[in-house]
Amino acid sequence: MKDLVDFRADILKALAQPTRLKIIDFLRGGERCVCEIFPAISEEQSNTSRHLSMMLSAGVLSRRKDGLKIYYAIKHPEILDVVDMVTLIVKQEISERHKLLKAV
Amino acid sequence: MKDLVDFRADILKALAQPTRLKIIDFLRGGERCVCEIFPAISEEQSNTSRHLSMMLSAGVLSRRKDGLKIYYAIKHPEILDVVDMVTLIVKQEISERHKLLKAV
DNA sequence: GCACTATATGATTATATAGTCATTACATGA
DNA sequence: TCATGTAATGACTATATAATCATATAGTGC
Repeated sequence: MKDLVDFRADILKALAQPTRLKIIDFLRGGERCVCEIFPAISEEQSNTSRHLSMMLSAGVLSRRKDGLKIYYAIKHPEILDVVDMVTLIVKQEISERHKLLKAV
Repeated sequence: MKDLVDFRADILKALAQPTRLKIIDFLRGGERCVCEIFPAISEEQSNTSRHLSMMLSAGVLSRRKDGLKIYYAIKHPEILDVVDMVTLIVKQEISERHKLLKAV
């Protein structure tokens, strides 16, 4: 049986991949259909579809049908907070490593 | 060449695994040596060591030597904010799925 | 029903990951 | 220097992941 720590890992895993991060970033503008998403991130339709359904089942995205098109959106605003906080950490890391290089 | 999106994925990946989340949770109490960490999370010493060095190189943990012992600590306080925010999301997801079940 | 568009899925491949056991490296103190 | 305690690494296995190509499914309008 899955416990809390596994669910937390699932959410984080759903964010922890470059293609998926690009999708998240693109969806900052609001819900978008698959046909808009995959050209925007320069990935194949099928690959994009897989990443989308992976994030859907992890609880990161929501999905809405409208005729032929399927619209995906970020489900919880906190997802963006998480991603933004990580960007902050990365920037700190990069500036630290930069200083270390200059110190040589 | 690695770009920003890859670094973000690296940080997230370093958090996106149950064993590593257990380590992070244990390190909330402050820095701990490997000999304290692996019994606390009930994992083998070698496996624990691998996860620790993975998180070290991702920039999630810091490391300090003191004689025979190696002390690891959470490097950026924002790491805990990220993990806590994810816990929040998980709780929202769980209560939502619970409601869906009851609705049947 | 048929053609068309949009999305999802099956099969496959290459690569990455987590874990285990055995061994090695390293620091300390007798 | 030798025995001991602590951490890291090599070799290996099983499993998961990301990506691709081809195909299937499903909604729309004729």
